[in-house]
Amino acid sequence: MQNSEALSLTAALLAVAGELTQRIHEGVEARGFEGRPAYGFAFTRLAPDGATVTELATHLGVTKQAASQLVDELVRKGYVERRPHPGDARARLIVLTERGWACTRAAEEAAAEVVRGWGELLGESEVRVLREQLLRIAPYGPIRPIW
Amino acid sequence: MQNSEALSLTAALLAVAGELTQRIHEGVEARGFEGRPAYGFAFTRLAPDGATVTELATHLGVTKQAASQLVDELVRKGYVERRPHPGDARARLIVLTERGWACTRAAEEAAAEVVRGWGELLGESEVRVLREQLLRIAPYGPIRPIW
DNA sequence: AGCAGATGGTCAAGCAAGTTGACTATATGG
DNA sequence: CCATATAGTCAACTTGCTTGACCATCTGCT
Repeated sequence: MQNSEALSLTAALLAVAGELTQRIHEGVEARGFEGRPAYGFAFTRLAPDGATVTELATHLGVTKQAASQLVDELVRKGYVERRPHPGDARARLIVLTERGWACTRAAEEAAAEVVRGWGELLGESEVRVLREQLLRIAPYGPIRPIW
Repeated sequence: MQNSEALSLTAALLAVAGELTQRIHEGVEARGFEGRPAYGFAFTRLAPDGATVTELATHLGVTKQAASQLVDELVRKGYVERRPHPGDARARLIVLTERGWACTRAAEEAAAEVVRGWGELLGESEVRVLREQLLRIAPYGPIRPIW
């Protein structure tokens, strides 16, 4: 692969990720939720059993102060709650409220809608391959393509 | 594909794009250039024959004011020049300097280095497939995965 | 030719979302 | 039981982008 192709691969990655993010955001708003895309990525970390602010910060690739501010917003909008952490009195466990779960489902639906479009373009199985390739490259990296 | 898989595909896309961007940035700095990742994406638009501020803004997905500020930076650091636009006295043609070209080549090398690593992971041909799939999904979208 | 509206670019002010730094409260290991 | 590390928050600041206002030039229409 030529060097210039590697750079265009980067551009394509960013363009696709940006478009997907944008359209999920629109889909979530269309379903009656407000917020910015970062919410969705926070939810994926909080989803199963909650997480601490510090864990969330690591997941998002930001400082814990920034994560804490994000949690403030999420609390204000009723998507999450700060609960005492069982077994560590310093920490708090951030958990999704019912509304938070509903918003998460909305984001999943919106994402699935966009990805279905890709299926029509590339073929269902190709999209699956795409997903697996990406997961192999960056299994659990922080989510932060900001430049 | 289940809804939750679609969301994890998004996360994987962002993680991969973020890692790639980050590592290109490091590679460029290691080769003796300073700047932020946005430079590289500006360069890809300026590379062949230059572009106007407005064209650059479209490419990057920002306002023309923001693009203009970026050009200010690039001029200050010696990567580009503002030249009069042939055939439109309002516009200016932003073109790469020799140093700008050198920085572009450095970014390409750094990108190629990372992508080579992917080749070892997935196989050379799979990476090529990945690139083509992404290009089919978002042929020429603005580069802006910001959330 | 000449005028109206569109377009390229810049200046200035404001804002959103992050950072660094300092601090308190609790946990943990020697 | 003390020293040090860690969870979380408050406050001040930085950065990069936005919105709004403006001038210069281009374009199409009469």
